[in-house]
Formats: sequence, C-alpha cells, structure tokens
Amino acid sequence: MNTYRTHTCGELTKKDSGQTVILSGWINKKRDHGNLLFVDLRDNYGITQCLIDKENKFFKDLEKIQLESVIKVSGKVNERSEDTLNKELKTGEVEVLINTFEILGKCKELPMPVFSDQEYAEDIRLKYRFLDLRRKKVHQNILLRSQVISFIRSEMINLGFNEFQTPILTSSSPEGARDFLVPSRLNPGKFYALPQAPQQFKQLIMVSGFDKYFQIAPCFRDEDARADRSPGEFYQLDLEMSFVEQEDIFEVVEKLMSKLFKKFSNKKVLFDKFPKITFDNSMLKYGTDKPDLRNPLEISDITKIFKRDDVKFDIFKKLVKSGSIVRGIVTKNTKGKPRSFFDNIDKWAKDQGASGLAYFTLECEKNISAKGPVGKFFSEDSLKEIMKITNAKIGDSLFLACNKKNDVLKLLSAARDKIAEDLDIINKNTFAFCWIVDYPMFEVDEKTNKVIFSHNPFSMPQGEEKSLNFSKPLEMKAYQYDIVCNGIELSSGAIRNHKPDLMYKLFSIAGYTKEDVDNKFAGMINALSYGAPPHGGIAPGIDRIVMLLANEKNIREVTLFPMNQNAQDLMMNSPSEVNDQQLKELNLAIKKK
RNA sequence: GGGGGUGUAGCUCAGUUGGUUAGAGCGAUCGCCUGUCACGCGAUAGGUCGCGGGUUCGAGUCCCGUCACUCCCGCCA
Repeated sequence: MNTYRTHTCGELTKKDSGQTVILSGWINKKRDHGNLLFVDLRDNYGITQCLIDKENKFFKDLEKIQLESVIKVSGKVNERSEDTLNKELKTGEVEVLINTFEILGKCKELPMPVFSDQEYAEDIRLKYRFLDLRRKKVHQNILLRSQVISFIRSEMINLGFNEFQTPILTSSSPEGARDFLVPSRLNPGKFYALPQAPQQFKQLIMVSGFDKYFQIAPCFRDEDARADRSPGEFYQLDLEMSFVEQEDIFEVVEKLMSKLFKKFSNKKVLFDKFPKITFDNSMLKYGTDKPDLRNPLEISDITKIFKRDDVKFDIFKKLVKSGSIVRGIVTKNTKGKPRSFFDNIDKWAKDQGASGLAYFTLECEKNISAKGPVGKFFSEDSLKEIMKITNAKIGDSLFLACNKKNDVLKLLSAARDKIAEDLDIINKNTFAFCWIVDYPMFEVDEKTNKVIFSHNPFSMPQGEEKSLNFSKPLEMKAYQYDIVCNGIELSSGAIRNHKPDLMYKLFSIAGYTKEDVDNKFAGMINALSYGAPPHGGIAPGIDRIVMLLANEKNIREVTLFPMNQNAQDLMMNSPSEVNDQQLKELNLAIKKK
C-alpha cells in the first residue's frame, strides 16, 4: 500500500463512507471554530474537506500549521448530513474525520495567496511560479495544454504522420528573425544557432522519403515579446507532407482544427470548410492579413470619389493628389447613435497617432444627404457612388481615413476592431477560421528599397516555371498561406520549392548569388538536387491554439514557466552571468562598457 | 529603439485642492468560538508611499530624472 494516500483529494464519495482512508495534499483553506477545525485538502485532482475536533491530540498542531503546507491525514470517511453538503465540490457529500496527521512539507508565509481569484503583479507570479501554478485557473490551463498536445499527437499519428525530433543546435540562417546563438567550444569563433523553426530539417525529412512528418517543435526567435508572443521560445505543431498540393494541406489542417476546437471548447466553430481569402483581398477588406471574421465590418476604397469636382472635401482631395488613398468602414444602421459614439471613435483614432477619422451618416428626406461634420462636402451624386462602392444604405455611417496606404491599412484595421467593440457586434462565442492565400513572393523593403522575400524563401511560386515573369517579381504569387482564427495568426505554411534551378533564380532576385545560396542553405540546396519530392506543410502555433481554447489574452497564462517581457526568467534567474573559465573555454570575452 | 499605463503594509487596493499621527479588506501573530465551506468575533504587529533630485513653510499628492512590471509600435522569413 502507498504510504501517502489510499485516495486522491478528488475521489471520495458517499460510497466510500465508513472506510478508513489516507489523503495527502496541500492545505487549501482552514476554517477554525476553536473546538472544531475544517481543513480543505487539495491535490491535482480536487479538494476534500477534512475535520478534526479538540478531543484529538493533534488538534492544536493542525490548528497552527500554515496554509499551503503539505500534510498527510488518515481517518474515516463520513457522509455529510443533508444541511452540510457542498455542491460545489465533487467530494462535497463526504468529509474525512481526521484521526492522525503528519506534516510532509512545511510552508513559509506566502508571498501571494494561492486560494484566491484575485490578479497579482506579474513579477511576483513569475518569481513564485510554482505557487501561481497551484492556483485553479492557471493549473487548469496547463492541464488543458497537456491534453491538447496529447490529442494532437494521437490525431496526427492516426492520420499516418511520423513524429521525429530535429536538432536544437543548428546553423544560423540569414533570412527571418534574429537568431539565438550558442558559441562552439570545439570550433573557436564559430556559433550554432537555435532553430527559428525546423524548416530546413522538415524539408530534408521529405527528401529522405519519410512522406509525412510532424513534431511538437520548440522554436527560438530572439525578438521582442507581445501579449500573444513569448520572448525567445514557443511551440509549433510542425508538419510536412510529400506529393501534395495546397488543398491537401488545407484538408488535413481543417479536419484537425475542427476536431480539436470542438473537443476542447464549447464555442461554435463557424465554418467546417474554412473560407479562403486572397492576401490582396484581405488587405483591402480588413486592412490586415489576419482578419477577425467574427467582425462583420468591411473596408472599401473610395479614393476615386475625391477626384470628383462635386466633392469639396479639400483636405482629403489635396492628400489624394499627392498620392494618399481614402478608405472607409461602413457601420450598418447607426443613424440613431449619439454624437458621442462618433466622437469617441474619432478621438480614439487621434490617440492612435492618426489625424482622426472623418465620418458621416447617410440620410434621405427628399434627397440623399450626408449628416456629420464633413457631410456637407459631398454631393448627392458622389454619395450615390459611395453607396455603390461600399454597399452602404440609408441610415448607415461611414468612417473615413486618408493617408499613405500603409498608414490607412494600419489605422482602419485597428478601427474595425475598435468600432465593432463599441457596437458590440462580435460574437465572442465562436471561432472563425480562415485561410489567407496567394501571398506575394516578393516585396519591396521600405527602408532599403530592395526586393526581398515577403515570406518564406523556400516557397513555390505559382504558375508554370516557364511562364514565370522574373522581370516583374513583385507580381509573382507564391503557394504560401496563413491560417487565422479570430484575428490571431496561427501559422504560415507553403508548398515548397523543390527545384534547385528555380530556387537559384528566385534567390538572385532577392540579391543572393548562387554561391550565397550554396553557402547559407548548404544542406537544403544540395539535398534538392538528389531527387526531391514535391512537398509542403504548415506549422500552427501550439501556444496560441491553447490561448484560444482557454480564452486567455496572454500567452503566459498557458505557458508553464514563462519569461517576462524582457526575456528574463525571474524564478530561475536567467539569463545570468557565467564565470571566466566558461568564457575562456568558449574563446569569448565580455566587452566592458 | 519609441509611445502609453501602473508602482502606497506580505497580497489586493483607497488616499479629496499640497496640510496634523497614511487607511481598508485579505494574510500574519495572539485570544474567543463544535457544522463551516470567502466561517464569525476581538486585539496586536506590519509603511524608505519604487528610487533620486527639485518646487514649497509643508509632497503619497506638483515638476524633472531614473528603475521595475505591463500593453502597443518597430521587429517577428
């Protein structure tokens, strides 16, 4: 028999009454009546009420012991009387009458209470993460994460995928995020890099003939954190398949995601077949390539209206002449909204650093007119044209932004969220997945004006190789796609370019010589010349999936031992200094300031 | 690198126009209490108001600087 327990703290019911049991766990809460003491004992599985009275010789000792100490109790299971049941607890119909007890692990005075739903400062939570993790909500989140990963793993294996590990110490790659570097002792002056993703390895696995691969893969990128982005490291469901087209990948992922989200959440998954939106269309209608499709608001381009002579909105007209664009968001049937609704949104836009959002509401008494501060600048004909372009009806309002394209996109994308929030038109009880497809292969770097890869340099361009127009690289689309849920980008993926000749050509557009490519992507490019299958894949972010399922806004809430925003682990004191001997062995010297 | 928010007891917070001795709840310690499940009642301890400087007769409060945490922008193929 186990020394510490015969049952867990979530197990006992009235069927067990009369039995003598042993329980071990943490003291969640005590209620001391002086001559009668209730102790809620907690473990991973639940809470059981135990009690002891002053007749017992252990009474005084147990009365004194700190909350969160670990104790072992033995005693008889007692069925509670009707008026003392606790329906909140699984074990609420019984209690344990303590006969003996023993302290297994004492607890000092707590820096933060465990038994509380209050929110605490992040640095305390992170420093005492082991206490924080005892708290119900975080504890449940982490268990959910475990179950999600286990479910994904078994689904993937059922679908015929093989799970492989890939190296953690690998080489630095020139494209993408900043690398974490690891100095090599045996190769002085040289560095490994932690993988930003197992990108090249998974392609090599395909070239090696394994056909279907997946991994719950750790990925390392040395970039600044966000609420939905851990500093340093995160996990992807990395997968890759041979002899597939884009649609084959979509099918696998749609099935997996639908099943996963239906299993682990009560929210409704809106589409069985996820809608596909082209990148260009998404940028136009939503101002972003990660639209929240729960939000019905759409953006339209009405720049050409401001070239009409019967529109007198001179500020916008002047800006349009110098290359700015005008786009707007239509809100349905908002003519009854108070002035403050509109002004709040305008003020919000100004807080975002924009010059504001112009607005008007469409009305019709005898003629169609626009009501609002800038309404008077629009003729009836121009309003009719606006209504045609934007699908706006009488009673609807328009919010307009005029600026350089990128600034308009950014503002209106955020404005879509803000306005929808104010109007309360987002159904929070749903998951709206979509695919963003047809990404451009290349884009122009705003700072350097050079042509660069807009996403993954290993993506396959669309169209027959012979008919590709290399002189107009910016028009080239790639078999590159993102999966988005509720405005959160879960993953990028692509059909890969498995043809070395084509790859050299594409890299040369981005300014890489054949030698550069041979050097930087040695493993890949070499392998592709020895018989590579057409292949493709994707890598949905595990942390963000769990965030969505747990309904959390911050990634730390679903991460066991997270770092803070400055990429420090306050519990482990990482990163930390190392001693001179370690540095010497690595041939490193710290530059003194 | 830039912008915003926060920082007062172990924890969560209040603190008026700048005005005497900085408060509450939880927690801790001590006492009372045999049916609670956020048990109840009473008492006690606990403060460099993040830190430094300034204005002022007087600063938790106003100003400047700085640090920490956080959110956002940049960044994240």
